[in-house]
Amino acid sequence: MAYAQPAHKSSNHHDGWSALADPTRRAIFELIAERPRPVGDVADHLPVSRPAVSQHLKVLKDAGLVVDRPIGNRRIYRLNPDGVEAMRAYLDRFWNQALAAFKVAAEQRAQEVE
Amino acid sequence: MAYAQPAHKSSNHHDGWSALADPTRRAIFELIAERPRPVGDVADHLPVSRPAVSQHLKVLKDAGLVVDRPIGNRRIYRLNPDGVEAMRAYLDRFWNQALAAFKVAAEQRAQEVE
DNA sequence: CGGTTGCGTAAGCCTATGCTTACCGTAAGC
DNA sequence: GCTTACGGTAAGCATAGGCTTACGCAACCG
Repeated sequence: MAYAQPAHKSSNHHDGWSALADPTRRAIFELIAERPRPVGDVADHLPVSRPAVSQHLKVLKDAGLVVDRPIGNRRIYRLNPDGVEAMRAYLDRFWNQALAAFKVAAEQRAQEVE
Repeated sequence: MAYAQPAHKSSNHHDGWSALADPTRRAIFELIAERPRPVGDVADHLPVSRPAVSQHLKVLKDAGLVVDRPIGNRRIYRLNPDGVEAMRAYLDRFWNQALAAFKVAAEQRAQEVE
């Protein structure tokens, strides 16, 4: 084999992690967290074009981090607590493991000193 | 202006979010969470080459998510609780905001029904 | 109703990045 | 001291992905 990508089943790369990996997208995420906003309002606060914001919002939505609701002419985006909670739970789990491992390591060091 | 990237100050893109965005890197993260491991051991559990693992570990280390310690011939990598905690704290904050906004939205809907 | 406003989508460019193979130190083992 | 094991780094390639402009459509406004 000369070359290999990690064998993605199709093209689904769109979890919360890659969604928040991009700085612009994280800025959008934070703006929306501040208060629910229509697309144009978000774009006004950022140095990128409005279509770029639309594209980012699609990614955030696919990742389950935001939801939108049409209000007349506009779409209001707001955070989706469930999506945020899912990532929080993941980190929580590994944080506990990290702490446990850390404690073990500390004890081993203590024994080395004896 | 014909084209513009988001104006990164230099090339520092390496926060915990982009570190965990890659599926292979997340797998490495989880293997190390399970228990501290040398590089080769991690590579044995993944469908990518050892140098690829080395590169991923460098990213995770730069992001502050893992630390390493040389033991004789090998380097043992383990999770860094501080790095995980930082991301956890970030999500926590927005989770609270999301919940608050959600509550407000629910109340507004309730009023609409009246 | 014609004009305006708000937003999603398409096409296309350029950079970032994940992978591979090749190579080079350094520590262990005989 | 050689040989082997471990792992970091370099070079190079192919795809992913973030941005822009152009466009289309629906809702609102006079």
